[in-house]
Amino acid sequence: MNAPTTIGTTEKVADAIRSGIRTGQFVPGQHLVEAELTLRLGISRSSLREALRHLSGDGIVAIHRYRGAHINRLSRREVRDLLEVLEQLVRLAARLGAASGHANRGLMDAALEAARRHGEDGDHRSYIAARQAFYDCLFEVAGNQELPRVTPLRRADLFRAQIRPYQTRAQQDSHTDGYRLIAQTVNAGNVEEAEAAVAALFAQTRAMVDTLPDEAFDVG
Amino acid sequence: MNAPTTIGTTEKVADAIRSGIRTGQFVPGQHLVEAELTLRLGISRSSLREALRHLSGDGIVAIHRYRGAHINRLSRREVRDLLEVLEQLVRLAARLGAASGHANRGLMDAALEAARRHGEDGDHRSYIAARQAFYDCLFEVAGNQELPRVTPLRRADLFRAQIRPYQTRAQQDSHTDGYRLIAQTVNAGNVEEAEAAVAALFAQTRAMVDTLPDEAFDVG
DNA sequence: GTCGTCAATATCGTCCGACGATTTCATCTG
DNA sequence: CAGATGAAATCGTCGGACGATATTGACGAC
Repeated sequence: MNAPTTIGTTEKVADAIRSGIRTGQFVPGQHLVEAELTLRLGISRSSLREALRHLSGDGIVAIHRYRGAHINRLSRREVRDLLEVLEQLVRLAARLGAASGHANRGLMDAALEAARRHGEDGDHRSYIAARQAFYDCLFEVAGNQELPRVTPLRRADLFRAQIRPYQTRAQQDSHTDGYRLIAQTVNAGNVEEAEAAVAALFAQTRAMVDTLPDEAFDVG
Repeated sequence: MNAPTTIGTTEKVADAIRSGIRTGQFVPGQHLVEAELTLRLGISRSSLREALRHLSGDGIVAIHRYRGAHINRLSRREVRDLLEVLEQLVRLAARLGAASGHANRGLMDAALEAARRHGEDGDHRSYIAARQAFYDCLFEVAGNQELPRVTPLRRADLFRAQIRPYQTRAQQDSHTDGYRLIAQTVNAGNVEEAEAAVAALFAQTRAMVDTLPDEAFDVG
């Protein structure tokens, strides 16, 4: 992939912030004060600023000159645009994965794990981790190295964090079912059904977004 | 978009490097020594490193710990993967643009300009600029803010820089014709033909890649 | 009481210098 | 010529400094 040989401070800081978004330690819209973060993370401003610049490229934080960085908060329209792009890329991954003919044991495992994690304790963080593992497997089966690089999954994490308080249990169960169906059809090598499964998952997500109140989104 | 209110040193440096790739000042595979760049660009190491970190996120430069940054040089496989992803996103843009019903004068203008720039003096730099303008217009017509954010056009510039010495005039003429056809079909609101035009353009590019010698690519 | 003006403060952007860590390269040795 | 070795080059991280700008709060006018 694009990962350096060994990880450095910048990557660790970026991971810490990404992880913080999943745990709720950082909330979309939150202002990130450099002095405070350097203290909390025990690093220098240089490293922090490099990490923020990196995250800015992923669309996770926004940097405004002389006003600093803040965790991005997506508007309803940005979420719609994001889902539209995301769907195309995941469809491509599913298509390539199904066409590859190589069934992947981990793919279904990850899908099931996501469902289990969610069902058991409702721990959102481990659910997100399992979801990430699912996509990692999907990209691996697809065999396209560019896909994980451009797919805005991290940005989708922002969306997940924003809508979390409004999501019902049934909605999330239905979502993990979608993962299972994708894993199943991809492993079966059924290209058309795999794409259809992805389309169905995103259609469902879009419908869910439409039901959410305006407070869940940034003013756009 | 995601642009800060005003541009800072980091953005200027990143633009300088991107522009340098287009002009041939920087060549794929080239090692970027911090001390030299800070002198040449008249900036501090902090700003340079932030810019490099930003470019690293776009896949333009790669950073290896204690070995510094270098301009990425794509392998044949990376190019194939890149084109595959790029095609999906451009197809989405063409589809959305055609479906929007809003004909865009600038789109065709940009396509024609690209052809003219190329035909007149063969100045690769202005050709690339016109090509960028074409995609900017396409994204604007598409009306999806996430598209320009994820579409790896900058990375495609790397590819263009690598294959430049091997491209024939006829191939490039044919390519600009492809832009024209896309602009025409999108402006006409013909969704299916617009997508077909994009597919044709990428099929052509893929075929061209297959004819190139191994020396044009990084060892993969 | 509300509004606008203006100074004080907080925060950021950029630069500079420092030092250990690691790679790279030229040299030496067998 | 291969491998060991030491010196040089380069990077990663830190800390401090200072001007630039945004934000805040006090103050007075109406």
